[in-house]
Amino acid sequence: MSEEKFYSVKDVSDKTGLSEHTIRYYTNLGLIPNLSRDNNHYRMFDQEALDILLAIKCLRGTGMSLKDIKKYMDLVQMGDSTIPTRYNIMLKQKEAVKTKLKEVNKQLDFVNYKLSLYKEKMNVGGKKDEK
Amino acid sequence: MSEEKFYSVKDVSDKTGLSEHTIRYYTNLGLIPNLSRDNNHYRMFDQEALDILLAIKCLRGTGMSLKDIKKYMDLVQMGDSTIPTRYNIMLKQKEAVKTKLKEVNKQLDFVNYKLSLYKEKMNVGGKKDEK
DNA sequence: TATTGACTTAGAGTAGCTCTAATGTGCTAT
DNA sequence: ATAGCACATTAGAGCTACTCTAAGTCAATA
Repeated sequence: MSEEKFYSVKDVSDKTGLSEHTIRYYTNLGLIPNLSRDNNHYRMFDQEALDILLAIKCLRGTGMSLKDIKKYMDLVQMGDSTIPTRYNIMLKQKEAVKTKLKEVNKQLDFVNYKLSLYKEKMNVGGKKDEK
Repeated sequence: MSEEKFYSVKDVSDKTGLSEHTIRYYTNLGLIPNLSRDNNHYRMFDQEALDILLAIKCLRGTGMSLKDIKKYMDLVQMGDSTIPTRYNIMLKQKEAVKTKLKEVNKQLDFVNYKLSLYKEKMNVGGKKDEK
């Protein structure tokens, strides 16, 4: 019987950084279990739903597909007996993130390399007019 | 008149890690300037084309759209006078990569947090049966 | 000669958004 | 009261960047 606070799509968009479109899209895919509606059929998000959306955002960022996220959320719904399975999923996901981290670092190197090349060329171009 | 080595789509796929489909897709978009064909109309990639594809792969990874990559490649084709413009593009891209790096690190934290939670719960579950 | 394995194209299919149109609700200000 | 505004709803179209399929060509090898 505790006071429960509810958030609108707009609120959730502001809090998560996901677009309103995306939030509706995710709920329509059934990614948020037991999502309730008010008498205008408006979506009502509680703190738990909000946390789930943040988790989804994170998992999406790691490259997990919405299909796999759905499967994962279904496991969550099934209770603690699925924890070992979820643990293994997360373990695999960790590898994906570590691979991604390496890639992004390589991209940073590339960009820095290009920047230094351009800088050099621009200085050479500038020098020509210097004297 | 130097010996020039050419690569097939398959070769390029092996060397870049891009799928053959994607390579054809990129060439059809005109992302590789002056791409030549042999008498069977097969694509012939030289070292320069290969380097361009690697650069595209990198820029894509940083989140640059194919449209913007095309623009960038067009600037490259226009010669050294476009270097300041390209420099600015790269500078902006560097910010994007740095943002991405932060995000990926946050994702790693999230995954690690989940893993530790699960580990804990599994140990508790195990302990119950321990004695 | 037939199979294999590379290549070609046009075009369909997919994921994950992203946006639009048409419509509804509830509050506030004139 | 009603007009405007900011929010909400849906179905469905549009977009990007692949990804795949079908139907066919070509060269070498068994």
